[in-house]
Amino acid sequence: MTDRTPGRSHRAAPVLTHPDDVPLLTALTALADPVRIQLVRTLADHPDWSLSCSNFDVPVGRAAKSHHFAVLRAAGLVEQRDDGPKRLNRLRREEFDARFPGLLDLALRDDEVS
Amino acid sequence: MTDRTPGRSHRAAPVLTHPDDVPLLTALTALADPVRIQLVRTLADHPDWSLSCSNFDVPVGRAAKSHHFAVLRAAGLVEQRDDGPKRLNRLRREEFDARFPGLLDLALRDDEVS
DNA sequence: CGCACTGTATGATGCTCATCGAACACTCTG
DNA sequence: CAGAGTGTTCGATGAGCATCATACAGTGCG
Repeated sequence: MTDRTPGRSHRAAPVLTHPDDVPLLTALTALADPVRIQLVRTLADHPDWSLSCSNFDVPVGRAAKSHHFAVLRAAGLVEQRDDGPKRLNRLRREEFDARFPGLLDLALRDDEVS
Repeated sequence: MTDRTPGRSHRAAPVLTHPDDVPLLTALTALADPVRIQLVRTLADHPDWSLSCSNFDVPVGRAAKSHHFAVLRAAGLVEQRDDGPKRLNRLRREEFDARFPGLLDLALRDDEVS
C-alpha cells in the first residue's frame, strides 16, 4: 500500500505536494493561461480554504479544471487539502511571493488579462 | 507602395511596431520560453543597439530565432532598428517595467530557468 | 553587376497542451 | 448498503506552437 493523505487518495496518487523551489519557467507557464489566471484571481478574492474546486466558475469541464489545479499546485501557487469529499484550496501568497517577488501581484493587479 | 522604414522593409511588412499596452497574457507567454528568456538575458548584458540578431547564440536556426524576436517585439520587450543589412536590438527595460513592474527583473534575476 | 551576408516569409512536421467524455475512486448521508 | 456528490485518471481529439529547410528580399562590398 502506498502513502495516503487522511482524506481521499484517489488511486495510488501520493500525498499532495507543494514545492518551494519552483523553476522560473514553471511559474511563468502556470500563469500564462487565462483559465488559471482566473482561478488564481478567484482564489485571491476568498478566504483560505473557503473554496472547493467545484466552486470555481470557469468555462471548462471538471477534468480540465482538475488538470489546471494540478498545474497551479505544481507551480507552488495553490495548496490543496482534502476535507471529506471536497478538496479545499488556498492561495500560497507569501510562499510564492518569497520565491518570485511581485509576480503574483502582477497577475492579480492587472484587470485586462488578454 | 506601402510604408517603409529607412532600412530594410522585407516585402510589404509595415514599419516595426513596439506596443505599450501589452496584455498580461502576451507578456507572460513571451517570457514562458527558454530560448526567449535567454535572448532577453543576453540583451540585458549588452549595451543598447550593440547586438544584431545573428549575434545571439541560441540553439535554434535563423528562422526560429527571427520568430522569437518577433514575439518579444510584440510583447513590448525588445525594440528593433534596421542598420544596413543588420537588425539591431535593444531591451525596452523602462517601458516594459512601467507596464509590468518587477516582471523583467524576475526574468533577469533568476539563474535557474528550468 | 555579382556575390556574400543578414534577416524574413512560407510550408511542413512534430510535439506539447488544453479540452472533453467516460470510467473510476473516495466520502458522506439516508 | 445504495445513491448522490466530488474530484481524478485515462484515452482521444484538436489547436497552437516551436522548429526546420527552403526560398526570397534587402544591403553593402568587390
